[in-house]
Amino acid sequence: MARTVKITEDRREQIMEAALKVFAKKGFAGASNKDIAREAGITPGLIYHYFESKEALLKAIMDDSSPQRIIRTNPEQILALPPEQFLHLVVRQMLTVVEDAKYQQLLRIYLPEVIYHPETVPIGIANFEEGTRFVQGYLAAKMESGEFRKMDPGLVTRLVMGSVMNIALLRNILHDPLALQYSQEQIIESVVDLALNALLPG
Amino acid sequence: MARTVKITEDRREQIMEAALKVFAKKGFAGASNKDIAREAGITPGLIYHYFESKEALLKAIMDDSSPQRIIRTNPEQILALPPEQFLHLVVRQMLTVVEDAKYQQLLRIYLPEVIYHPETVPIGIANFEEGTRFVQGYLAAKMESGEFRKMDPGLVTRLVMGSVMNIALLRNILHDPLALQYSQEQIIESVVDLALNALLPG
Amino acid sequence: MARTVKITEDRREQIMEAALKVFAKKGFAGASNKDIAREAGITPGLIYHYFESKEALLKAIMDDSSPQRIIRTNPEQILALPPEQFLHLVVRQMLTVVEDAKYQQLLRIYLPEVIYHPETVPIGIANFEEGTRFVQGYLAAKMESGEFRKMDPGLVTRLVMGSVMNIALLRNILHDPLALQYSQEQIIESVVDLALNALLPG
Amino acid sequence: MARTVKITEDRREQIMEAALKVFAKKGFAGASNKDIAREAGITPGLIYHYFESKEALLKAIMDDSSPQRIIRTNPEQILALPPEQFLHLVVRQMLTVVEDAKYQQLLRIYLPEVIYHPETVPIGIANFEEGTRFVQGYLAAKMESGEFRKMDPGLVTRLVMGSVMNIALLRNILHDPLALQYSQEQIIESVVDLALNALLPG
DNA sequence: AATGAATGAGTGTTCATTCAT
DNA sequence: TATGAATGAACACTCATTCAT
Repeated sequence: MARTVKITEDRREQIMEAALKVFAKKGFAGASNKDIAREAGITPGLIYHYFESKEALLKAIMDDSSPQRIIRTNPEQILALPPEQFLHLVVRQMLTVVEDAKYQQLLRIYLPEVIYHPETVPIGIANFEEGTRFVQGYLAAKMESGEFRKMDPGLVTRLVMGSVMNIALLRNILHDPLALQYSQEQIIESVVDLALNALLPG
Repeated sequence: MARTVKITEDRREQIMEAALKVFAKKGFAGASNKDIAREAGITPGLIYHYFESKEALLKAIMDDSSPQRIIRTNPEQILALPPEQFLHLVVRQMLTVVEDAKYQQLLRIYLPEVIYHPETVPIGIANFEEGTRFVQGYLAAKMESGEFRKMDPGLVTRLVMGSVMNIALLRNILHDPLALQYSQEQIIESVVDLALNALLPG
Repeated sequence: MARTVKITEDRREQIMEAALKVFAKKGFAGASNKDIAREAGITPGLIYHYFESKEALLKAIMDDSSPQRIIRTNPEQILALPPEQFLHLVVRQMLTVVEDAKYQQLLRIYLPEVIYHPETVPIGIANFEEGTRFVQGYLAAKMESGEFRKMDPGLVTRLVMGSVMNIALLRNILHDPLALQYSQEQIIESVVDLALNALLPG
Repeated sequence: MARTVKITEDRREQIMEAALKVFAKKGFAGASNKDIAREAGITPGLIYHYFESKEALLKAIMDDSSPQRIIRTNPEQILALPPEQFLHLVVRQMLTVVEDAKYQQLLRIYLPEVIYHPETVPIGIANFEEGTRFVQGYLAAKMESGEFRKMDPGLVTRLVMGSVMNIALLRNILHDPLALQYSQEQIIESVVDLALNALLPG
């Protein structure tokens, strides 16, 4: 019994992995069930043994790899770190997640989908709701305490995190060679350096 | 005779405009020639008198609306402006262009295209090659002269402009309500404020 | 222009005729678009140039050959005929229509459709609403005047017409050899004979 | 061992009953093995342990419920009854059988099948071969003896029984509301009344 | 220049049937 | 005996493209 379940689960995951790959390469509409089946080493019909439709397959993939599962929430004690360490940690984590192959695949599927069917897709993946709130909370507290200059914390958070997100897009989606010449470490250093100087008073 | 050419040109442009609209709404794959023809008020067959294929039509649209034609190059004298005015001007111009309806339409077509067929598409639109070089030149000069802290001008430029680009994405593609609550002016102010404090020494 | 319209109309009708034939032979569900196209000498895709869907094609056929168009309504003066002539005329007409090849084809399509999708199909064809009402009116009047025995005219009408309908079913659908051995004339004679004796008083 | 056989028989019948139900509702082509299996509380594969194919299952159902098994043959002594009682009895029995749920289910399967595959299907069910012969014998005898007018007994039998059959069709297949407003008893009364008057001399 | 009828290759999906377990 | 994973052939339908007019 356990074995059967195991096999079944394997097949499902195998199909989802294949679909993730093909969707990321050709897009949801551009990927045919034949493509997915070929990638998974099965027959197109079998997909319907495990998923109700192509759309359901996409949904399953998105649900399965929702941002919560990718982005580990930060433990509370991080909030106690001094600005420089906090920013280092957060920016590094963000860049790492965002440049991870899996996340990139999801983003390639997610972005066109969100463009053409904004209503059907959860916003989650791309705007890091949770992560954004977390950082925003830290910045707000530091502004309150006077350690940071007083500005609109929501906007500042989006601008700082956005610069990281955007350089990741330049590198991984547009393959911009100029953006690719920097190491992750260089990027992190620069972002933190800029952010600190921008936010510290005086 | 001149009239014929004129009409022909009109038809071509008329089809391209219709296609731009439909592609932006449904995506390239999702848009049928029938859709385009209906939007243009013609019959599907006629498209093939002016374009070799649906792909050629897409290509023509992209070539026609390459970034050079959208982004007005900055006159040399801007380079003489002091940092605050320079940044204000450049950020305002960038945000204005990037949030313009026409640019948004192109971006909706361009982004998925670049994701799935990176080789066939000119990078132009999204990374603002020219604009980036322009700003980067200004920052490099100011760093050289000691007015700005010494950092990697290429990376800094991409981070600053990227934060603007990203917030535009949040607003116009993801329709993030939190990002939409700010006015363009607020965003410009914040970006300039952050950039100045980040770059000025001391 | 007239020619184009003519051709278009021809194609539509040609497809409808082919579909009628194939539907009658294999049933709606059993008939594939390929079958219909082959019968019509065209490509399956072309069907969709003229009809929105297979169902729409069926609908068009049914609307086109609705009973009103097959059964000519009886002019008022028939009501003035004496019983024997009236019955002869009505029964002959009914049997003629019902055993007509075209009607049989429609019935073959209609019957299974009505069995499995009773809600979607107009009752028209099979119960002769209009014809039934006509006959029922005549019988009711004769019963009223005392020329016929007083009975429930609705029920009697359905029983008399039903015996004709049923023998047509036996002959044309079940190909019952015993029912097939009689000529239409014999059937008409017997039905009229029976009906007259059944209805006349004394 | 006996138990195994018993169980096997049960399973077979269980599948046949489920199939009967599903076929009657959706038609043979419209019913999938999955539907049947679900109705029977088994898995689709199991059907093939008991039947060679879906068609074989249909055949088995039809053979199993041939009219002989449904219609109880009339004992000889009925033939001795006087006309009125004989007709009452026979018409009541026919209407009862024909409006029975089980018979209706079979008819729903049988009718389309006979329409599209007349060669593969036994005629039995619908024309009541045996019952028809029985009644025909009675009528012939009464005509011979002079109690009934001399007519073609085969044709008369089919017309009388056909009127019953047809009104049952109107009621149960077409759901004709006008035909449904009469009770079985009213129908029987009218049929017998009409038949007697039609057949009795003078 | 313009039409729209026509095609053929392709799509997602269904399902009777097989078979290893 | 029973399962349900797996297949392959079919299905209705779409659409970019061609071409006679």
